[in-house]
Amino acid sequence: MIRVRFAPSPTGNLHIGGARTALFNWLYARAKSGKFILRIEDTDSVRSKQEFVEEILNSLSWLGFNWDEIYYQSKRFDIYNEYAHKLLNEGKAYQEKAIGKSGEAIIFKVPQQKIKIQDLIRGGIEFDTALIKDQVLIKSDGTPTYNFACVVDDAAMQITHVIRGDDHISNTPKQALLYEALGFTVPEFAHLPLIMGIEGGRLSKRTGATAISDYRKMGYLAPALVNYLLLLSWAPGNNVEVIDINEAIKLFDVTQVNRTSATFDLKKLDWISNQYLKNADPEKLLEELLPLLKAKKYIGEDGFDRDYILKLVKLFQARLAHLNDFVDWADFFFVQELKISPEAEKKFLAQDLSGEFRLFIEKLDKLGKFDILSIEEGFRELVKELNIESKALIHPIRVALTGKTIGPGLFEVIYYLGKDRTKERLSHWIKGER
RNA sequence: GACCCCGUCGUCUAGCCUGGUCCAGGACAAGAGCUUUUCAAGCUCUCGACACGGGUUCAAAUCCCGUCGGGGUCACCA
Repeated sequence: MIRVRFAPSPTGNLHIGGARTALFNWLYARAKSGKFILRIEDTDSVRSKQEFVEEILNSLSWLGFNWDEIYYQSKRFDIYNEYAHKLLNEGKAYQEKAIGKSGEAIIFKVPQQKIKIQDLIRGGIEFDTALIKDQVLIKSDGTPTYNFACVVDDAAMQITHVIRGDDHISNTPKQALLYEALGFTVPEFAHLPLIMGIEGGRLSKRTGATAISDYRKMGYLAPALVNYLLLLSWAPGNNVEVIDINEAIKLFDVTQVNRTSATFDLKKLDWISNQYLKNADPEKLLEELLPLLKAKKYIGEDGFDRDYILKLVKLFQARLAHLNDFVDWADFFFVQELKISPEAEKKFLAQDLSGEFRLFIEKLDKLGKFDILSIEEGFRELVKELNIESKALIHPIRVALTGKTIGPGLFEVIYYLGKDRTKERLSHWIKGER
């Protein structure tokens, strides 16, 4: 049985890099019908915070990476001590008192030898352990160091494949030595390339948001984010890019992961996000959107017209890159006081269109039916009578109704805005009626 | 600095293991155009890469060596 683990340290939020590591572990477990284990590495009591544990767990759940088992290293200090003393008794480790520290640390005598690590992604990697100094196993305060706790736990939890970031390659020989010293079998290793920021170097806060919760707040759908992460250092093949997670599970194999580090590209994430949004079930989108609309006070806690909003969602759906885009772009359907962008007003409403607007209102009043098609017919008639280009009137009307120069087709906008609100907003620009 | 990893369009990648079908394919971005209504949707087109040098071979993006470049690690942090 394949057993993999994701082992975050709760000293910060779950970030993009960690999420990608979690994803590949989770995928591999699901692909091989194995177990995905979560291990919270909270041995550093000063830097570890309960709020981060919760944040990490929430983010993983949101992304859909369900775990089969969970462990906390802070509850396993006895086990680490037991093994450290075993090495001490066998003469493979020694105790030492550091200057300025009270207790004694237990330190591993690193054997000098050449050691070869087999990596599922990179092949064999050789190290000369003569270059590695003796490693602290248990610190003077009685807590274990990362490399030691990691080895003891991976063995105890029967981890078969250690899939982790590239930055752990140099930890691997140290850990391999510990496996040997403790008489444990060495697991398989797969080191994932790191995700880089646009300016090179590790992805950091300077290059943009790194916390998964931030992406959630920005209005990305979890499956879209996961899909994008999947494409960083791995490709499903056959030029497929937008892929269902269940399909990915069937195709995924760690050994096919790239060796080259990938740069995080927000533009591509946005494109993927749009692909998911436009194909999403409008009902489900509506459910995600309602809380955002309520937060903006665009609708009340209840008593809103659900079907109406659903139609608006469908109107904008194909254009959205984030859930929030709907809130920003469809605002004119919800507010009383229309906010008109100064640039838009300057561009399309600088000249007096009182006559045109008045005539258009008359057309709307004379319409037999107030539906999208009839509105367009009425408009086309007017334009013909006035002998002007459609766009000479379409753009000013759009700005007067929506406050924006961009948006869905004008006749749909008018239809969903309704006759009364359309007339009211147009009247605002008719001299003598303000 | 030492050690380790990596090097195909600006970015993500296919191809590399099993040399020829690759004057290198796809996607994002960018640019141009179409959609007698915008674009932030759709369609069409364009631009654009095997880091460099040597070697092996009839033949190299693919194999070997070197150089250069990028990254990572060198804690009683994880």
